[in-house]
Amino acid sequence: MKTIREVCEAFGLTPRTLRYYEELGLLTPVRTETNQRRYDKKELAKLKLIARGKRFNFTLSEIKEMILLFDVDRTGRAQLERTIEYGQEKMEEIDSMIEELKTIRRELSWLDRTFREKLEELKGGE
Amino acid sequence: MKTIREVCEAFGLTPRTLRYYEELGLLTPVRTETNQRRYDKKELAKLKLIARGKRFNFTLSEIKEMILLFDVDRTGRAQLERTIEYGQEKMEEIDSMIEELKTIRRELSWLDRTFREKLEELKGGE
DNA sequence: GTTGAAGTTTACGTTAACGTCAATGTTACA
DNA sequence: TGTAACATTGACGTTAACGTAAACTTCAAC
Repeated sequence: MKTIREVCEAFGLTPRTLRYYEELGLLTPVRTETNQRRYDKKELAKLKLIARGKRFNFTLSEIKEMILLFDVDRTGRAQLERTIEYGQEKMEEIDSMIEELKTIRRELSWLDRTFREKLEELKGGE
Repeated sequence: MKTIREVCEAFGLTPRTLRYYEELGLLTPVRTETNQRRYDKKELAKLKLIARGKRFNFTLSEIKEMILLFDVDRTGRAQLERTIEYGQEKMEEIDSMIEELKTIRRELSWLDRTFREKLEELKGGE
């Protein structure tokens, strides 16, 4: 059970940020008898998910949905079916993101080649 | 040479957005004698770049850098070398984004499988 | 037992990327 | 030639994701 500052240092965040995530319902740390936050393994796992999501500039509300996905408390069948369906959507989104990134990558490669050729021309005419 | 409204309809943007992009130096439409904006092919090409960048939540200032990359007015050798170098960085960034997305994709697949198995268990016990 | 670091809530400030008037000038067409 | 649709700049409003300051309580260590 880590304190807020320990978690902050581990993840490179500020206390304000952790409290904000809690305010949005992304984190649910327990409280000590004197009202201080304590973070268990599950909260730390959520923070890893948040970090990954942020690297792709997902919004916090999108990340919240994904956290609910990873939240294993859902046992009911309807819930489970909804979860699978939602995961399906997310996978399709990610697939198309990958495709588009590959396209950008190809375009950049092309630019790179033409620029290098141009540079060779300049060098040749020296 | 398209008017601001024509461009807006073509790209699904508002006039305010185009003026904002211009304010940031992303676009440089010419003006008619009566001070109205006119957009040529080059501006439209920039807008396509902006659209693609936005799909990946690049910031407008990042997109601006990329637009400078695609801006072919750079003839000097030093400029060219710098451009190639910058392109290299961008390609590496994109490569690692692709890798991370693939990782997420694998994790989601795994979740999908376990959820489906769980669902089958529930169905079996009916 | 005091004191400095760390914790709490409340609340206002900030930046990016526009939205939304307002006041005014311009174009197109019946 | 008038008038509705479209253009211009200026300025204030908005949302997300925190930063920052204030006023207060709690903890750790000497």
